[in-house]
Amino acid sequence: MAVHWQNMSHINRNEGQKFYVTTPIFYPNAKLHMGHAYSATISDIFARYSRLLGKDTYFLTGSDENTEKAVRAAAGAGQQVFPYLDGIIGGFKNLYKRLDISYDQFIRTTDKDNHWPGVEAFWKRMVDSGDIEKRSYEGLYCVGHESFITEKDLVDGKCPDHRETPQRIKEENYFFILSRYADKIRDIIASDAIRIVPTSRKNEILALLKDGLEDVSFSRPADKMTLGIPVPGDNTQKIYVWGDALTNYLTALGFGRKDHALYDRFWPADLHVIGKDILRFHAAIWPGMLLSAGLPLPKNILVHGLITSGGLKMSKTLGNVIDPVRLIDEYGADAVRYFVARHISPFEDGDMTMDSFKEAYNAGLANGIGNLVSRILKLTSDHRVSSDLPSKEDVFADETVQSYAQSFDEFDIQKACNHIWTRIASMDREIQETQPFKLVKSADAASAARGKAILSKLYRELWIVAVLLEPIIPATAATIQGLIRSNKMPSAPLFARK
RNA sequence: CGCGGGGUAGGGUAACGGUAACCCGUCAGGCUCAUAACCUGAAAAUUGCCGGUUCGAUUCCGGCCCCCGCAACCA
Repeated sequence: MAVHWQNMSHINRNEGQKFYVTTPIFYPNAKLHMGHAYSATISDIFARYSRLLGKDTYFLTGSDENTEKAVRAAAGAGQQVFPYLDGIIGGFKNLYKRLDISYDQFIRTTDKDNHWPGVEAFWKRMVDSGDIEKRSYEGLYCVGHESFITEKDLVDGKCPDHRETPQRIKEENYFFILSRYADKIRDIIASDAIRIVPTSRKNEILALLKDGLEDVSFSRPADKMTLGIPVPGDNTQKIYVWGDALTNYLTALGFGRKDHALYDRFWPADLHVIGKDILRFHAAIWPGMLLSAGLPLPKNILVHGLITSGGLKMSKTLGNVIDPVRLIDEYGADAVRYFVARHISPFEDGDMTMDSFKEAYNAGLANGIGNLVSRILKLTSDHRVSSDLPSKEDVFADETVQSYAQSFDEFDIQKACNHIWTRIASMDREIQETQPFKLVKSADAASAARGKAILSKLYRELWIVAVLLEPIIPATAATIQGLIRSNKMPSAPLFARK
């Protein structure tokens, strides 16, 4: 049976639109955990959805490597810093590969060719705006934190995390006069010029901004930072994390470099995906920096929650840590993607245990889409029934698909998934109620024809589901599409029951 | 009086001014195309507590209790 592709000449409603999505850049000293997999998967789903709509899409991820912690960790492991970092980054990239994360670029802040020129250029713009000032700073310095901590943080005069008495030291730093921009930033967020999703996070940051913003230390003495980028024109200082890390979203596109075609094409970011733990940096410091540098502001910030396990933060001591790679080994990438997409709210903390994961896997994947594919394709292939398959454009033109698209516009991946699984459930019901498996075998020609008509419709509807699944579980979506085109039932279950 | 989120059937979640929906589990039927899957039905929630607004609140307002996260350079 030939598949009739609709010609693609009619106007795609998203033609000419671009979409630039980013993940946070991750700390290389952290062991891989579900949080990394989660952020990356959410971002990837948006990137794939955007491509599915035909938008010009760019998806950035990376790592924040200029930290003393990495230096110490390397030393502890008896390794040189850069090979050590390469090893960690290899782990991230492996996780991404295993998860089918379709990133276009992985930017590393230790990358002198691609990252550093942009950071320097950005710094100079802030200096030109008169927003960078040298000040002496005195405070309590905790070696464990490698940063200043406040009196309030102390417990019995010691840092509660490291149980060390902090040193009172004084040092020269360059400061970013962020306070100047507090009002503007507040207006920008209040007016949704930068839309912060969900609204609860927007309100949270607005409440914070009501009292203004304090200036931020933007550099450290060079002798305290092994890695990192020297302040332009003053190599006794190095640029601290804000100027170095947040700028990755720009530098990766070629900002400050000769080849800035990507920057011209994609900036400003359409979506920064972040965790709630770094909201302040992205919703206060980052817009301030961009205002100072005179650059366009990102359009949306999606603030997701954290994944807990059994209601508690995952931690080694509790033994409730779920290793994403092990999970992928056992269940496959799409199972992990399915779980975080459908069973973790993109807006709030979500819970995940091995039991809840397995339950979701069996219900949604094995008994749900996997079983449905088998039962429909068994019938359509045995009875040689098929149908014309709609193009992707036509799928999205279908009225019943609008709630799916709208959910994505609201960044509500969970709702988009529910749309798909509602379709799956109603197809299961339809088969049961109309009993095409019986009709097709009927001696009565009219009944047999009716059975075939039902199968043809199911065949087509399954295709729509397979298209809608693309952003969520891309490998399975492709497999199903292939099976539909060749009208064959899977030789082995798509998702074996566990 | 720091800020935010949450407390809904045995477990997990949803909804939202008009007598609570879904998933898992339990029980009883059905179907046989399918991965012992799938479909139908049943039992099961005074929607944390107290008060208020309202014809009517799980949904709005006030107070209280409990849980979680954040608390400004710990990414």
